[in-house]
Amino acid sequence: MSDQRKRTELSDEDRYQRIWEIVSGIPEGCVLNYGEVARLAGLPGKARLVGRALGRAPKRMQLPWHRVVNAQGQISFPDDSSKGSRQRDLLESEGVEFVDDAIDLERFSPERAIDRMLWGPEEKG
DNA sequence: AAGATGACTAACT
DNA sequence: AAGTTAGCCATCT
Repeated sequence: MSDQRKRTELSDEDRYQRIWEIVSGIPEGCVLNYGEVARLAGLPGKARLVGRALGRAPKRMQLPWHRVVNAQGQISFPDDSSKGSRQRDLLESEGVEFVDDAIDLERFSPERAIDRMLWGPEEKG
């Protein structure tokens, strides 16, 4: 790896750091998908890295890891796994609704958080 | 050390 | 609608 690339490229730790920052900023009752987190972290196309970063996050960070789901609005753990059910419980306890095991990503996006705050959890905007 | 593996996704059939 | 493919890339075998 040349010095030139090293100057412009982020280190692995930098990338995790950025991802953690984005995830920590997801408001309660909202979800983002892996790809979106990657984009917001300035790492477009690196959705897989987001999952990895979440797994590596130090526990004391208390990252709201459960607010990240896949692009289909579904939890990316097996339904019968303890992690999967924990994630779902956490989300439902903050008001996120599942229909057929999937979340309406648009409806529960941070963008819409202000709408829910003002007008309640209505289906239509 | 090469190949497999994932908390992924978009674009194809 | 459900599989497959290709891109992704740090880690694990």
